[in-house]
Amino acid sequence: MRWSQTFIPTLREAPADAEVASHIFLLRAGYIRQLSAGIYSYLFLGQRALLKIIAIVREEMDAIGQEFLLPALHPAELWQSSGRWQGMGDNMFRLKDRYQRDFCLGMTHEEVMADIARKELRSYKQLPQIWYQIQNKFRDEPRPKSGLLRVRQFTMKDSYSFDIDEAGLDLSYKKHHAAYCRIFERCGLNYVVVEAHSGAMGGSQSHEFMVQSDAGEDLVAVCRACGYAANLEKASAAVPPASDPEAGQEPALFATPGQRTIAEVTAFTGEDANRLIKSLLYMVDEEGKQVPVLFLLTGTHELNEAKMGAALGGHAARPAQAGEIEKYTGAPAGSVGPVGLSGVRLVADLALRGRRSLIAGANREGHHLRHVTPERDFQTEWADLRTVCDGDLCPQCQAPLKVIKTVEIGHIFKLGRKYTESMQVRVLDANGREIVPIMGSYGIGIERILTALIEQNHDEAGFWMPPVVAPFDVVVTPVNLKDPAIMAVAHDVYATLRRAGKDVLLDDRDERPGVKFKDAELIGIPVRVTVGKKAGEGIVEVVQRSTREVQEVPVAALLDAVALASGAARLQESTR
RNA sequence: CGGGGCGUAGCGCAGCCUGGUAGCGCACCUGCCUUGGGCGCAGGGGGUCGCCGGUUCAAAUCCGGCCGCCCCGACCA
Repeated sequence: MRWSQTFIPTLREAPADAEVASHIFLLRAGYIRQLSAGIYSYLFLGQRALLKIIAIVREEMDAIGQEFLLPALHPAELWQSSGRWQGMGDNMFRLKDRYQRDFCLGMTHEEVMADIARKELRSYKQLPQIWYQIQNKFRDEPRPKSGLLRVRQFTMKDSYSFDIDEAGLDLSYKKHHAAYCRIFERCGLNYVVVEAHSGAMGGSQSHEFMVQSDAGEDLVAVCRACGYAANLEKASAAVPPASDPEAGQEPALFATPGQRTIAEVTAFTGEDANRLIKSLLYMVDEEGKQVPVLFLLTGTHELNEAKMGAALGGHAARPAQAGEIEKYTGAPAGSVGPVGLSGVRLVADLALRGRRSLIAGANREGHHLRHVTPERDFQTEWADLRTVCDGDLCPQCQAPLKVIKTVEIGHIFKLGRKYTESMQVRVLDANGREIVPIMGSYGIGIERILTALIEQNHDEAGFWMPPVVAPFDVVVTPVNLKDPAIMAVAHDVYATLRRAGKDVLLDDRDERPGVKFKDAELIGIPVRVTVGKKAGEGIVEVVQRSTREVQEVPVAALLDAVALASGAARLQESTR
């Protein structure tokens, strides 16, 4: 392909809106343009890269499943039958047809797949099935951000498995796990697989595939010693032991006028936040009745709402309002504590177990208590409630955990029978009895692979990608169009590479060399062949973008040198 | 939804406080020149100043309302 004939609108300066590297470079390299918040057009280079990623995904998915293509437009009844028409809330794009019937744009496709299953599957002999598609998803995100990282329309590879029993689901799950690893490896991503919280999808087990990046939105705890890795929504850990004074003294009231937050009380008393008890009142919905529950943590820890939900056996909870806090504790928020409360259920985080002589709210405005010792001064239930912190101890091997920021590129779920049951999918088993198949669902964010690659592989001038996903394998840069010797060699190089099956971009624009070099370095192509001064002697330069390593080679040895530079680029990706 | 910021040519910005001429750099077009790191010279094209309303002889500028975009938070399969 000749650069002069293509539309690659590179930008010298980044639009002021872009802050994260992948966003800046996708815009500057002419891969994408924004249409609206969280809605992007993919231009020539962007679409080319995405198609290459999709080709890899398709190849690996074809090895374990069958490709479908489902509608993006769904009737409301479908989602009502699974109960998610309400459940998805404002995140769902909704619209009406000309007869005022409700429709939505698909944000995921469990319902459509389950609908096909319930209409078509009759016998256990038809199972297992793995069905997948590569399709657009629509989600009205409250806050789209960071270029392609969090958007309202995106491409997802989503697949769904139907099995007779748990053992079958386990196998389908493992197949996906392995296929995902192959996909991300081939894309040259450095990723980790982490235990994940199943969230609104429901289900028993799930793993996320994560790429470390400061642009990411998910926090993940990883253990360098044993390999344990889990999303912070899910991670558990032991806390390094704290040193408390002896628990001799009785709780003692003291005035803390106007001191409400942990930070204020810490500053006021001179005690470490670790020696404070944080008390959070929630209202829990138990069979329609609102029941107050006080959650207790140390001042340094954050309540993890997913774990809180688990501690409550799945009952919905919300933070208590000011009036409710006064009603149940007799004090405003900021002076609430566990001692002497009645009619309120207490649940304390395990990190408070065995602690002594702490500071807690006194349930009296502007007052706290010193020398509060759990289980002596108040009785409580215990649960793992807190969000794991950097430095907490690995639950498997007790080594310190590291908390890192990541981008989620894939997620696999064991769904169980949530959808097959609510949507009444049934087949006959070998004994002629009706059984409800068990389901899994599995997703890969296609654009996020591209984004994560750029986050992982960029410098100040631009980015680079492995040849398998880069829009072109090689860019050929003749430094002077007016020099016949240079142009003859450039065309020769171009033809040679093409014959070898490479995707080649020939920069035949009548620009100065500096412009061409800058552009070549910007747009993500892993190898550049510069045709310049020594063209007359039949010598060109092969430049590896990731390292900027330059190698002078005779045209005769071109293919080996390019292969080496490409391969080296790939090697570098996978060993990081 | 709460907090903050921004909206003037394709991109980056100035002008607004103190009302009257819409400007700079890059990009773009033409010609010349140059050709190993965003070259030089000359000439040129392009903007309903986000939208609506108000004040005023006069509004990019002052006032009111609305819309859009970005960031932080909340939220989030």
